[in-house]
Amino acid sequence: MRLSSLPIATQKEAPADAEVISHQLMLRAGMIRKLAAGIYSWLPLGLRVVRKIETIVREEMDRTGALELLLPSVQPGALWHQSGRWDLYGPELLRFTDRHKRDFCYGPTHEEVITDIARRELRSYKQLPVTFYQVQTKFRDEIRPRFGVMRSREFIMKDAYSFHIDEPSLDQTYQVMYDAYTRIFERTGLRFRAVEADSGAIGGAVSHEFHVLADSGEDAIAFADDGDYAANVELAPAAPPAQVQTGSGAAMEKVATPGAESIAAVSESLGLAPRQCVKTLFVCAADEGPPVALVLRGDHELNAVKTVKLPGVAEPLRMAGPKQVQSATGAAPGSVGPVGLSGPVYVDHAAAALADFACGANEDGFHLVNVNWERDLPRPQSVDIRNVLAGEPAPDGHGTLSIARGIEVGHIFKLGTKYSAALGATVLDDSGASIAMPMGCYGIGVTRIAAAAIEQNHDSAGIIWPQAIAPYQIMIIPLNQAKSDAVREKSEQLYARLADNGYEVMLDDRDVRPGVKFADCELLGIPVRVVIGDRGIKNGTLEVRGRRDSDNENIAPDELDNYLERKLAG
RNA sequence: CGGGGCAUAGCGCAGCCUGGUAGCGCGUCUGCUUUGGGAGCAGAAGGUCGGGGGUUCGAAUCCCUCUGCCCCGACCA
Repeated sequence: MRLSSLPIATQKEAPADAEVISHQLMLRAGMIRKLAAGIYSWLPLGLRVVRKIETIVREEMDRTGALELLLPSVQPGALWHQSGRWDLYGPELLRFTDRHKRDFCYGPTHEEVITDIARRELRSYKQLPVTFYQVQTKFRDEIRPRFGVMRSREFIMKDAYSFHIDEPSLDQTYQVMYDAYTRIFERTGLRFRAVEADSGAIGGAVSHEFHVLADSGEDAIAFADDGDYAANVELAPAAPPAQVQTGSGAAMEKVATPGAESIAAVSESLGLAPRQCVKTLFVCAADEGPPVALVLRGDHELNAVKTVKLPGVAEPLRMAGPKQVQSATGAAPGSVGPVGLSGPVYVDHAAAALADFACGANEDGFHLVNVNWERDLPRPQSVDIRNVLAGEPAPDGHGTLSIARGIEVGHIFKLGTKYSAALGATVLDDSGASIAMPMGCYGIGVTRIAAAAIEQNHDSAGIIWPQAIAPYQIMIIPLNQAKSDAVREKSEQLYARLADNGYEVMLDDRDVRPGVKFADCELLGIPVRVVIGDRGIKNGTLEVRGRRDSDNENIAPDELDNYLERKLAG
């Protein structure tokens, strides 16, 4: 590709509303343009990256024997009524009606459609197991699209669905997909981690997420450095403390703590470590009853996914309003505690293991100190409702947990028979019995991977593409080509030769100053750049540099192929 | 959806408070010079100041309203 024929200009400044680095760089590099909130056009360079990712995904899916198909993006509401999700999915489902006033939606996912295919086509256990996949544009009407293409409303996703005669077969395919996903992300050249995950709204029991590791990731993942354990923090169980504290015998006492309404302020005002304080949060009850109290150690964070599974807690999880807290405790949220509460109370294991702790007195401006379970208030049932922290032992007993940020780019589920039962997707087994097929569901966010790759791989000059998904592999930069025939000829020759040899190569034949070419080459993140100048021609050398290198290398022209092979390896 | 904010040239912004000529940087176009890290000089194009309504002799500026967008929270590949 000749840069002189690419009409998309790079930009020095990113639009003010681009918040994360991948969004800024994708805009500046001319990969994408915004059409509406959460809806983006893919320009030539961006599309090439998307296609590279899709190709890797397709090759690895095909290798497992999965069959590609293409399902409609527009789906009839009737199908969603059958699965029950028309009412359950919520406003994220983009709904509309056609001219006959029939309900339709733009597919956010394709369980219904694929299950409809399955119930029509699959009759016998002899056809199983089978896995179908597609690469399709999806639409989810996110409440708040942001971060460019990373959390857009319209996006490209690879989704696969497997059908089985029994659970062991599902287990087997699940593992095959797990391995395929591992190969896919290895091939992209990104640092990633597979973790155990909550299966959320899609349903089902077992699931794993694949995360691209990046500090800007929206998810926290916990993993053992020196073991195999890895899970989304949402899911990772926090073990009860090994030891329970014993009290000093000091009597419970009410202390004035004017203005201290946060753990930090209370701990400061009382001269107690946050871990010796207790915080009490109130969430809405499932049955419109009094709010549910949740008691946590001061230095711990509430885990919403764990909490919402507790009996009596409203789903989705909602914090109780100040008025509800006031009527449940007689105090404002900053001064509440578990002592003397009449409503439902859950206490985290760690908080339950404390003795002589501090908590709100349920009287504005006062806290209690030297509080002890059993003596000062009944010892309630203790549960796991907090996020694990780095440094804690892994739940499987092997190693110590670290916490890292991740961007979720893949998610695999065992769905079970949720959809096949609802939609009547059954086959006959070898005894002639009708069986609702257990299903698996496996997604990869194709467009999100492009953004995640940038979040993980960039520097102050721009993008640093892993070579496997770079839009082009090599940039040839001729210097002073307007004046130097030698430079022009050498560049053209090299461009033709590398292209003939199967490389994806760009030639910056624009009549601009060298600094502009260097800067654009770095912004675009092309893995290898080759500079052609009179200096090198005179010395009989080629100047090469990898995008991550800090210095140029001068090599003999006939070493170039070796150099490229090495630089662009796997 | 709740809370906060923004909307002026392709991009980044000033002007608004205190009403009267629409401006700066980058980018774009022309010419000359320059050519190893986002060049210099000279010139030029480009705006219904988000839409509608109102107040006023006069509105980018004040008021009302609509729309779009962004940020903070609960959801997801």
